[in-house]
Amino acid sequence: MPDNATSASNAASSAADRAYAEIRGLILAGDASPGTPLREEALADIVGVSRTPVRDALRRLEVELYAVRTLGRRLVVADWDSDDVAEIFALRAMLEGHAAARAARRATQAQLAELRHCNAAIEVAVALPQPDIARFLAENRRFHDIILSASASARLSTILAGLVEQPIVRRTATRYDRADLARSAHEHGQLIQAFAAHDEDWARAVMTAHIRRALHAFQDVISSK
Amino acid sequence: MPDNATSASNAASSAADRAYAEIRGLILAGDASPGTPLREEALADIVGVSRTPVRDALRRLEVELYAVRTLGRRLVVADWDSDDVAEIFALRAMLEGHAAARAARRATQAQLAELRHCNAAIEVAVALPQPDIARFLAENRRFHDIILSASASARLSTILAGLVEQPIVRRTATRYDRADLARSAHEHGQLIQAFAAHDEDWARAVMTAHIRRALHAFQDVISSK
DNA sequence: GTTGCTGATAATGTATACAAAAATGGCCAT
DNA sequence: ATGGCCATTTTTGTATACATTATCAGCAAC
Repeated sequence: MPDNATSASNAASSAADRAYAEIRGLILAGDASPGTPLREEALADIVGVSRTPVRDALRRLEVELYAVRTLGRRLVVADWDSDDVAEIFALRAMLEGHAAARAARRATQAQLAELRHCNAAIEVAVALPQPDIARFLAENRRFHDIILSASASARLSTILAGLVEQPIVRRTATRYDRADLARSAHEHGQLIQAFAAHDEDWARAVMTAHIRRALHAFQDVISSK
Repeated sequence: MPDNATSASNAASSAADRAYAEIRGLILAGDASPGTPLREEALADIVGVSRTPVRDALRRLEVELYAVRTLGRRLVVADWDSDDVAEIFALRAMLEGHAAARAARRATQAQLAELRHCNAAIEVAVALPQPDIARFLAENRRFHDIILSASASARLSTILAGLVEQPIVRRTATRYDRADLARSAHEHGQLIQAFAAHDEDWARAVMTAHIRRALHAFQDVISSK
């Protein structure tokens, strides 16, 4: 399975979803660089739908701050500086930490089993002679999604959905060496232990550390580039 | 100025904004009780606009979880139980605490002056023979908005905008006695001190306490009803 | 040369018509 | 009587035409 996490290759259900995925892809791939205007009709032509679903997609991208509105109600691609990235990670650390704490309180045996199974898959992907980055990313995302669902907070899920920034994770992970990936899997193991013990504080602390390490890994990649 | 915080009486700029305000008003006023379907055409008739701006408004209300989508892509008014309310306050405590910490680092003298002026107005409103609740609420909101703007994080502002739940604050404040209102003003004073000292931890702690007290005040009102 | 207006142009905002999908109700078979 | 299936009806999704608003070029006045 090719690594197409940021492309819009998977046919989504509705035209609005397709538009969202495709426009988001354009932004993340850098085809639409910061400051580029996002004109509804042009995008409608590109995606092959009408303006209506494009408008829906742009509204979502605006909420998630992929796009910002200029004074005259026009949309342009947002420019994320390093402070923005740091802030995204800070918010994720806080909110996913909170999610982990809630999950520690509520996780069922079935969910714990799912997490163990998921992390086992991650460990396999990491241990391969040539680590399977795409597999790692997919399972990593699933791992965090299981926790989010175990946290049983629709609000938290909604807020974090716009914050996950898979692209950043992905860009970072492509530079990870095996040791980094293994460390990530190890931290997941600690999380599972904390959940099994129903220790909220432990779970929150491990998750916070997990995310903040990702921030610094990302910053290292950027500065060494 | 009458107390119309939750009504849609103020003529918003666009039809979409009017629709948003009016539909939100219907939900908050209880005219549309939990589970009530939100049909686009019916709402368009009520607001006096077409379905297009109503759709925009419903999308926003959906993101903010005022409405939830049923299996068949229909929208109904969401049902907030006490756990949801507690979760909203928990998230606000975390995020506004974070905002306060950032504001403590960044607040300018001008912003501090604005906060002092704003809180002075609150103290006046509270000290009146008949406390001016509407004024209290308006200035309270402004106080928190100034902090949010001083925190200089567009992401935080966006997330908190969907979480402020002014209606809850309002419902609570109408039951506050003068002592409660005065305590709130006092906590604002502490916040200003923390900002002036540029003490992030202090600011975060005071803000967290401020919000969590509001949660318990709200819960007391509910349980004593 | 610069500032401010004004009309042309191009973008977003809104309304409406049409398409697709889902819910409802009745009918038939069992 | 009940359960499943199909047609009708309702509702949402999409396309497009029209209205409104912002931008920008050009020109005039200073």
